[in-house]
Amino acid sequence: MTRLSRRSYSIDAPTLAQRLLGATLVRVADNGVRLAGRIVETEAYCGPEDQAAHSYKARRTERTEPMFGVGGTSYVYFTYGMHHCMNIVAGRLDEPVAVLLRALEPTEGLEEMRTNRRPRRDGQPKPDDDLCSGPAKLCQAMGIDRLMTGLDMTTHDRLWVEPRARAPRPDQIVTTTRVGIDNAGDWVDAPLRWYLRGSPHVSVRDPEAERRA
DNA sequence: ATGACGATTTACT
DNA sequence: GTAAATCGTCATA
Repeated sequence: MTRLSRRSYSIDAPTLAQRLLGATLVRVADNGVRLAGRIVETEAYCGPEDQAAHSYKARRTERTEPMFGVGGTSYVYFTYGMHHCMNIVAGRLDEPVAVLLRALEPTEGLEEMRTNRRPRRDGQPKPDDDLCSGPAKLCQAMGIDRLMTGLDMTTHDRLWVEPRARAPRPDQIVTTTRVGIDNAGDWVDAPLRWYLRGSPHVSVRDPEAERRA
């Protein structure tokens, strides 16, 4: 079992966001079941200058503290009174930059994920492309909550990233704007989201950007 | 102490 | 497309 090293994480957020595409997020659930998914969509949050980042103006609070940690630290936060989202910290110590994991293609532990994801009203299980196609969905499916913030993913025994076998072809990577960002001035239109072209597991696809890619 | 809001998801019209 | 759900966090006082 090989995993991403400190060195791999210790780069700027946009670069890490693109390099994570195709890598595998692994989570060993509390019951011991191994859950895993291929990372297919990421966003970069670029620190004190980035008006959309929790670390804008170097805001350092109990919640955002993990963002100031070393590359490879997890940053999980709670929002809307019911959802969790997971980031992987990039850069160097005290540089509050991170990559939001927005979607996975589930590869291991699908049964467990279907259990973790709330069943539909009619009782039918969610289809596979609805298990991890969003930042809060993937946390729910993988059993990741705020208790898992601030972990060192280079050594933790229940949460880590395994490197991709090969880099995706550049023309298979779609670049577009971040989702759910509307009060962030100039940063609203920054091209800081990346995803694998054509993947049905992505949260929000951008047909125009896919044509360009 | 208080109020406004959120890096979302789901169900419903 | 629109709206509700639901509460921790953060800024202001």
